[in-house]
Amino acid sequence: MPELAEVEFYRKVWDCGLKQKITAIQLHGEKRIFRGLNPAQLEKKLRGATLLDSRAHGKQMLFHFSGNAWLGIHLGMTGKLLANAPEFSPGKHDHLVLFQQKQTLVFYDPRQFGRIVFDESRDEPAWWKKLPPPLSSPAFSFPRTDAFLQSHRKAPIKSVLLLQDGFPGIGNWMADEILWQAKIYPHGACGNLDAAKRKMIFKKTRAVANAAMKTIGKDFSDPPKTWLFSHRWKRKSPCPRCAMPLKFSEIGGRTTCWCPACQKEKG
DNA sequence: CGAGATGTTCGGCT
DNA sequence: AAGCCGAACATCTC
Repeated sequence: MPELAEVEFYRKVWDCGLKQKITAIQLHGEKRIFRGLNPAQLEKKLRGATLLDSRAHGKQMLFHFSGNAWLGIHLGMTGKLLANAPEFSPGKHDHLVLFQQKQTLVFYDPRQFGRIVFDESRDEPAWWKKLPPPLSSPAFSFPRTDAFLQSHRKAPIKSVLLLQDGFPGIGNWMADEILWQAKIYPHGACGNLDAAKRKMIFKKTRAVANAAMKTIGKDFSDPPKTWLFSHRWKRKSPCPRCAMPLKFSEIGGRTTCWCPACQKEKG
């Protein structure tokens, strides 16, 4: 479920636990969520630690605790962060549960495509420092984006927008939104796009990301009604721009929603 | 009952 | 060799 703005929203759900100690922990250490790490060590390190601050970057989140402890969380397809009452009793999909005096911080993920990582270091962990430039940063530039498109020129543009090394935080609905706003045919190889279209992709990526942050990222409110966003979920919807019935097809294994009139293969 | 779901990763192929 | 593609992952809902 979560892309850039949803991730930012969920990160802030745990803000109610800032500056407070973890009094107890419950986790499902054998679950896929914890693949590749030692849950006992995480548990030992976080018990009694204080949540100091947090940040989000694309679809990644990082929570900083006292004792040089860093908890990384990816929400996968169905992950959520929740804040529940102190006496909360975890259900079967509540894979990491951090009890505090005033509330209980919960990572819930039924499908378990999400992931927990854990690091001990004074500074931010190395994997975090290596993340690509955020969409809102000056380092996310047109030349960089253009070079990225060039390096994937044989792949359909829809698939390329989903690659996190070039477009960190973009997910399925945002990719479709960008292409619909830019009036670009989603199946086309990105090497065939002219300079104006490539520039439009860059501009719309920033615009969609910024606007999503101000609505979904702020309070989970809907982005503008003029977007494809609110129309794409129900099948048989007309294009909000030209009223032509929207099309659905599969690109790179993902459902893609697009307008056959606005997003033509040629032109 | 089968299909599909707002994501990533791996392995095989070119 | 880099990059493209399909399958797999685990569970729930329509």
